[in-house]
Amino acid sequence: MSTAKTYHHGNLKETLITSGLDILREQGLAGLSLRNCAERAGVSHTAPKNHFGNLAGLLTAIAARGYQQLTAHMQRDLSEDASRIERRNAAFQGYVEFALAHPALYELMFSKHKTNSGDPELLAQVTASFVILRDASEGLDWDKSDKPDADLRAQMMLWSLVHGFAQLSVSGKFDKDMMRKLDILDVMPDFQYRS
Amino acid sequence: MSTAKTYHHGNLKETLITSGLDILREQGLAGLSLRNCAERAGVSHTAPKNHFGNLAGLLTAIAARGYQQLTAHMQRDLSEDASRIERRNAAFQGYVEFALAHPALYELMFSKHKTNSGDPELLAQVTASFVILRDASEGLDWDKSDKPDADLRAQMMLWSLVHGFAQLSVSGKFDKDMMRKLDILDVMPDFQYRS
DNA sequence: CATGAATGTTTCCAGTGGAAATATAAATGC
DNA sequence: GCATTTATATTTCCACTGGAAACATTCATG
Repeated sequence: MSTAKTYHHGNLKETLITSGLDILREQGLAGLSLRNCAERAGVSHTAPKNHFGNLAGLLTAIAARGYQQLTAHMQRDLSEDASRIERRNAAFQGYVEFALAHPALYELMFSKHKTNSGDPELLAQVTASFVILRDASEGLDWDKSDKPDADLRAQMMLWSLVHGFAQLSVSGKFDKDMMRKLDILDVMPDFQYRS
Repeated sequence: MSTAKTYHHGNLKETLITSGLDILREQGLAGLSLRNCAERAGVSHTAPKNHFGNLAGLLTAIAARGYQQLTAHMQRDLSEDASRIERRNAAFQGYVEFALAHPALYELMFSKHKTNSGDPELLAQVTASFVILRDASEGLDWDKSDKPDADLRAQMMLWSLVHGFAQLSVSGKFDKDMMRKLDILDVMPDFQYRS
């Protein structure tokens, strides 16, 4: 691999993904076009076809990378022996912070039609992110009812809660009063752990 | 107003909005283009400019109509003397049902960049929808902590919960087990009312 | 070293939103 | 009642988009 200008790029697949992430940061989702991304990587606009098939394929790879980063961000600064509460706080806060810090990428990750939502690599990264949330909320005594499937319901509710909070924050639907309280740990009820 | 083909349409503004809603239903958000919408209304692709300025203006009007319908749907089948629990159930369930029944419209309504999010008419309809949710959750004894701004926090959390649930359902992020439990009232904890 | 596979380029096409100039109809003023 | 202004819609043009197809170059493998 060299940086000299050769006919074959040498690392195009990876370069296209990072170019895409850069464009999302600088120009938002609307600015992320095939041609824009290819130009930034220094190739013609049809070169990505070899690696990703089409635009949706490229966006899928970028979104998958986004989930990878989200997973990492939810685990940031956690030592091996972090407590359950520390892990839970890091995961919840990390999720919301990530959405606010990378709104365009977040929008792409949760857009239904821009990506190939059935792509195995994407699905794997989505699952990895969700597993962090699920593990962090395990054992939370948040519902005292005796409905069945308590664990499954708890997972759905907590993911919904965190995701909805992030989504409404990023999309600006919260009103002015609400925007002053964007720390999810501050807004969330004091869920305690069982046992 | 006549249905005969005249140079002046006579009811173009309204027709464009309903055409847009039809296209969203039939072809999804990706199919909703200025030209597509104009053709369906029987005018040239630049005609909408007089009424909505540009594409974003048209999409803004369509989204506002969407919030209007959402508000109505959250209040469906409610008699004057409906109980708080009935109103809450109708609002929560109506919100999720609406998202699942009109996924493309819902996507447009909560997309940050496709609409003019500062538009007064849009903001008014967004607020109207939120007020339904807020009223329906008023008095819910959902958090026993003594943190300040309990009402504001409760509103944010419940909207987050319902919106996140709808969003994750529509976008297909819930896994197979979760997709079998898409009734939010069944998944939600048994929040009780105070007093 | 030759041949096939992988990787990029060039060229073309249909589609998009929008600007600008123009055409038509409606509304208003005298 | 007629002329002028205003509102509404069309036509034409442009830059941009994703993708198909044919071609060029390099790599990898026998």
